[in-house]
Amino acid sequence: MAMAPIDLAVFHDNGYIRKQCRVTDLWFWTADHARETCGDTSEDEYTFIGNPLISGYDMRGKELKDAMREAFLGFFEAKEHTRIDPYPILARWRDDIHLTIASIADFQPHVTSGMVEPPANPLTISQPCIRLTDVDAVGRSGRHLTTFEMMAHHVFNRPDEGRMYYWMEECVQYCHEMFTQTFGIDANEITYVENPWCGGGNAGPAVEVIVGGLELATLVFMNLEEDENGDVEIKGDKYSEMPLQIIDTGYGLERFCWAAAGTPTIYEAIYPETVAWLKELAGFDGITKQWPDLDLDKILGEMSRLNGIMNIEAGVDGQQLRNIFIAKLSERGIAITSEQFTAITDPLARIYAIPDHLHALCNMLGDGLVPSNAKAGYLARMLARRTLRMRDELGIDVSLSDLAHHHIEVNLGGKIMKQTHDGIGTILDLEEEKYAEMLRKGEQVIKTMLSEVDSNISEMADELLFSLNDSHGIAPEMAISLAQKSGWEAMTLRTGFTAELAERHAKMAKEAAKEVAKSTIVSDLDNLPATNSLYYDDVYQSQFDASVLHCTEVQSDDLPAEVTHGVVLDRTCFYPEGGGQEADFGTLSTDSVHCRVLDTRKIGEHIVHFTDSALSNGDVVRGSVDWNRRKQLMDHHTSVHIVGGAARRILGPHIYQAGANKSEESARLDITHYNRLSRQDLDEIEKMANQVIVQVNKTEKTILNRKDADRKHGFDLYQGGAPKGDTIRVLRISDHDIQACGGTHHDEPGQIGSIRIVRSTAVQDGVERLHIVAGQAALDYAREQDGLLRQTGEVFGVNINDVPRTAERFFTEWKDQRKRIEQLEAEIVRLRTSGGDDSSFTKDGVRIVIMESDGGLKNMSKMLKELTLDETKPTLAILGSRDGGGKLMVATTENSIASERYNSVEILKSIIPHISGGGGGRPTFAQGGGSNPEGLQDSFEAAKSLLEL
RNA sequence: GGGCGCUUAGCUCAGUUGGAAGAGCGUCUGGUUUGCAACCAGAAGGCCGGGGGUUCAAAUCCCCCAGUGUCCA
Repeated sequence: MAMAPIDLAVFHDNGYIRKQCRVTDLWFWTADHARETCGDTSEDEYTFIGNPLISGYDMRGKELKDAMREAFLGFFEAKEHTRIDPYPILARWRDDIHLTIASIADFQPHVTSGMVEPPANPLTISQPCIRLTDVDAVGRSGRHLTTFEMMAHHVFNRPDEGRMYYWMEECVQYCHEMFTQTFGIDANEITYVENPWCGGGNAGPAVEVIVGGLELATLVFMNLEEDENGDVEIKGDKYSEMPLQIIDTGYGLERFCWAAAGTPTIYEAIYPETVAWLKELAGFDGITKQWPDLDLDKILGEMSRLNGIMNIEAGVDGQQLRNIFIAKLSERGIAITSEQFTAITDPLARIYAIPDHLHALCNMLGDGLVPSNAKAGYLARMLARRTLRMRDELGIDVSLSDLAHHHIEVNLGGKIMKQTHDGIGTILDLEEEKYAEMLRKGEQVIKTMLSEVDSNISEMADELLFSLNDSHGIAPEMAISLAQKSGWEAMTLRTGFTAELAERHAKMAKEAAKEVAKSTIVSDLDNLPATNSLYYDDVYQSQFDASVLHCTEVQSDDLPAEVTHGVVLDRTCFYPEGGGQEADFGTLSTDSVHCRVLDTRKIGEHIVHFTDSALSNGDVVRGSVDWNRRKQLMDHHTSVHIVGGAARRILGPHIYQAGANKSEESARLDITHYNRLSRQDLDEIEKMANQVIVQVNKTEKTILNRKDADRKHGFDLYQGGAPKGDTIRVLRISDHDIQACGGTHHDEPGQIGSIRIVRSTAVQDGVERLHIVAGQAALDYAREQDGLLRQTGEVFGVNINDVPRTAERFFTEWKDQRKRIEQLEAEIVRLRTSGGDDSSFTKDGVRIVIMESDGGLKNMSKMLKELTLDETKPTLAILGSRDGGGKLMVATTENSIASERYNSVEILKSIIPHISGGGGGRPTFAQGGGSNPEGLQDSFEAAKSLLEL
């Protein structure tokens, strides 16, 4: 069965009829009975440019967005929807995406799966979103944005529980009423296109709402889930109806603004002040004044219209695209040359893209993101670098942080965000420094790489361009322009190269996207009841009695070697590995069997104890947790929370946990920060952490459902990663740190004793790792350090206080002496080579020296240098040493009769067999080694007879 | 998470098929010169990131580790 037609009373009541689009074959509803296309086709041009479809909104920019948003949310509030505050732009409640890409993303995966109740129902929201897939089109197309607000009304229906709020009929009714009455849009301009939606295992009927050729909204009715036995088929996959039926709508706020403003591009509707400012800074008027006859608004309007109907494939060659546009503009009576077109559209595309990129960047940093070279941080860096590149191409001399401050003031109304405005400035200043450094290095690399290449060459080798882009961050266009600046003036970018680069990246990404399935160590647990975890009731309990529910043989490479069995009990005090905290060890005993627990893990709802011997189902066992280990793990875990809170207090609101590990020996906490940490930073954090131990008497542990936890504490709660269930355990250490955490923690922080931050290391750019020891481990660490120092002191024979000074003295003396030895060695070489001893012969004006020496090749080459460097004394020198397996070196004075007459390599090759070796080199300098030092004298004799001495 | 690159003098970096560790800047000394990156002569300054391997021979080739950069998801 395919999807049924969407046939609603609201259509009929408003005079709409159902037709099939001549171009796309999609079915659509229209009030204009003569219409043959659905509105969103290559034949439907924008009708609102210069002719707004929404009236009564004369303002522009932020004011326009605010008014539009308020009108939307107000409308749905009047229709009994609850207004919800927008979620952060960083999707920290999810582990599958970095950024919030749609309003429904706020409620995925747990609300949409039915596990967690929505914050309100029905609800309305305007959610800022970032999508970077079309980042290249931003500024060029007239309509693309990386950052936008998705206005929405969402409904989560549970027909199986008798909770049905509304469905298609009411949804479309609301939409139509708002469009025609609140915004006064002519019904003839609106088409409702039936276009089923599917994605991520769900599907449902959907309606696209097209106004004036622009898709203003999508209404999705998600009521199907993938099911191989399902009776509905969409695009080849089978689906069946699911218990939760969701209305997911999306109305593009910026598009509403554009339709109300009727400006040539969307950017002038939402960022007019910035566009004007950048035009002024870039001297854009100077460009257009050259051609007073060109009507800029008309050109841009036509460009947007053309972009709206042309489906431009990614990677189309720039020149080709330009020619298409020029031809099309000419058809429309606009005469423009290629030169004019480029001179106008290139800078404009940058002027338009900059405020868009700044908007995304400010929102991301404002949410506490730290730029990095991986994950979400990389996305921020990419936007920052794109912005900087475009700024430089425009020749604008304003720092990135000043651009951001302008943006925050003008387009965000000075909005207070999680990160301070100064913090954003600091981060962006650092980014700009890194960008400048990258450019400087890139220029150097290009010069080196091209140094052997003719300066008249017109194309750079593909491999060079790939390497510059992928390894050094220099985009192809930039590489060419740097090369031109460095003297390769004829250099141009091969047409189609950018497309090939993109293709190559896509291919690499595809290959990398292979997932390794994790095998389960223990299966067949489904029929057992969930294990009762006693460690949550009382973290200090270490002894317990329990019944064995299941015992099975196990074998796995990632378990300790002695493990033979996996045991499931009805209840346990053993904490399973999780949240970065390592598992408890201990024993399980009956009267007859005593087994060691060597690892504990949670598999589904069950806690599995991995033991070194078997137990029988039904056995009653006495469990005992290795308390020293557990206490140490708790010390470390609670310390990690305390240190995290202290770091946030001292370093700033962008400090977020990027990972953590708590073992018996030490703990690691990875935090997001834009700079390397100094020892002074660590000392301050350590000091505050130790104050918290003393000052906070009790930690608070509460269990909340997801909905309440989100509302009460926000998403900073999920430092340890996106939680999976509906129930959230919240650990609160006064106001110092509040986190969702399933680990075991002290009731009283004072039990930890003391915390020491050993050192910090860099995990990746933007992430700093703190190495922490606490409690007994802190004492052990101190003792160990003390021991090392004492040992060092004993070696020097001094008091430990004098160790640094003494070590320094020893080191300088050692260096001085090494230097002195070298000098003396050189002196010996001079003495040995200067004398007229019996190893020296003269033949036909060439001095021939055959001599045994001490030491290795290094010493010998020094002697050779002494012997053969003097051009007034042409010399052939043959040196041998018993070092190693025997060494031989042959050299002649360069540019002399010695080097004309004798070939060092040939001499070496003929005499080296006596020491059973091989070698080679240049005609004036050869060296080799062997394995028979006893043959050295034979080599010398062979040389003498070869040279007829 | 994956790919690629880099690590050599205090700094910025060269170093070709494995065969004698280099340049520029900076430092020091002497000379010349009373000037805004001055000139001349000379000197000092190197575990060529660490560890293993191949080889007669490794800055150079291979493997592991660390640090650092970059692109993509």
